[in-house]
Amino acid sequence: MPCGTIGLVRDAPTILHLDMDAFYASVEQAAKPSLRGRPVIVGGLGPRGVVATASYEARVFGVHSAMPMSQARRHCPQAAFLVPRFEAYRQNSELVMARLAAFSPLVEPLSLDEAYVDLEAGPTEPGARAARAAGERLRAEIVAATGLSASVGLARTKTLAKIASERAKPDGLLVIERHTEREVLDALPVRALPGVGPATAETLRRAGIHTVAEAASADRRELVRLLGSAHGAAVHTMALGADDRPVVAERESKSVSVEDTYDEDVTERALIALKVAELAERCAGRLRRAGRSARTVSVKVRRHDFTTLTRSETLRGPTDDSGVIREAAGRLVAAVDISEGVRLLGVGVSGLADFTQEDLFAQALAAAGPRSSTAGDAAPGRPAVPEGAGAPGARQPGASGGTPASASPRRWQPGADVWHAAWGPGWVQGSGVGRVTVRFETPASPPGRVRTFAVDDPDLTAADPLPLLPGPEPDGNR
DNA sequence: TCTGGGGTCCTAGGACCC
DNA sequence: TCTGGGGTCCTAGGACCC
Repeated sequence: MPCGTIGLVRDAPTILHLDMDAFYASVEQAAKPSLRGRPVIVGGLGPRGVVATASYEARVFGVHSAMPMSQARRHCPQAAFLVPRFEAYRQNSELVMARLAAFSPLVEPLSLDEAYVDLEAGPTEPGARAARAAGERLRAEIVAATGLSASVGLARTKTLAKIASERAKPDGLLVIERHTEREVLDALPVRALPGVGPATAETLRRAGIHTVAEAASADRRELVRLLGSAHGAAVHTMALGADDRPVVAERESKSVSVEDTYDEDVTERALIALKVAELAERCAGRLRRAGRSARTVSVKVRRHDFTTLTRSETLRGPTDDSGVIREAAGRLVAAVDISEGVRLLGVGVSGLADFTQEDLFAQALAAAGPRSSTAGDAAPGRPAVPEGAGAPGARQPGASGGTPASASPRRWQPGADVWHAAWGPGWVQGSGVGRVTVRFETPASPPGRVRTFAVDDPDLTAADPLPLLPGPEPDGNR
């Protein structure tokens, strides 16, 4: 999707980019009163984990997204380290997206915490003043619905709207009007353009291009020569502020994939085959729950030295059958040299078809043997196990979100929601040596007290996340 | 104790077809 | 039979984003 050439760009700053501030960490602070105002770091807590989101209090210490967790712990040992609770993030994301929908039918979500909105497709009056007012109202509505802060950028193009929200952070709003676009763009490093990462920036640097101003005045053919036709043209168009990509709602997903990094490299062939089969089950389950089928099966292998390779195979027709996907994945991995061990395995599917078509191949396989088990195939929208919590008693089929290397039955992960028969709702603060420490507090309570239990205390169970604000009945709308 | 997990898009080469 | 070209599909890898 190239940015297109010059022209066709609107006159008023009516493309809105919304970006929630430190989203995961902010949800945690809102859910856990004792963490408000304190550094909070959300991410993988195993030996190979990385930071997903750091609160602003933690960023002061140099902690940022994608940093290895070991490094984050050195920078900010006093932080609260929590596993992600995706169910809670999804719930709050839905509340946010529902607010956006009131401003325009044209909403393009980019992730749980980010979206473009085309105000021109909605009821907002034309012009910059009305756009700014709409942006401020949106921010207020999001606070009212979730208690969370968001930053908003408004401009004539997607690129500029995203740059604006970035500069507005945290908890701000910035409108880039037409007559200030050049001034804003020119001063930025090329790295500030979305799509320009470390590799592109380095290529441009070697060509003497450091700023957006320099990229804008560069010869387009030169950028194409350096970066390839699509990327070179896109960078030039963005630098000119002439990006005319429309806001597009309802994009169908094009692939589904599942992968696990193991706490320690896996070397045993048979064990690797087992892990691949398990990943294939999870992948197929997600595919079926999405009501899709797929024609291409891929595997991903990251070896001990971090070299990563992929292998893929296209079937004659689309399938959503666990057995078919599992066997294709098994074949593909079997053909890879893994003699020195793997740190990551993944299974993915692409070439998605909308409906499950007749799948004679799967039917033949089913006739020959039982259809694959439905392990990992929980009811739609209702995971068998809440993320972050080892469900007491319940055997986790895929250890989703957990540390796949360890098969311990009951792990209380820091941050997970729990319920105690006598003390009520709380969250796991830590656990070890047969004990688990729980802080009993809720979004609406004052900071709570801590109590310690045996890890197998029958009164303690995993729980679902609580809403951050008392809202309408959970089942009331829709 | 360096480097997650889920995605998107692009490129390039070879096969195959016209 | 001097070597030309274009499309599409498939595979592998890479950059980038949150």
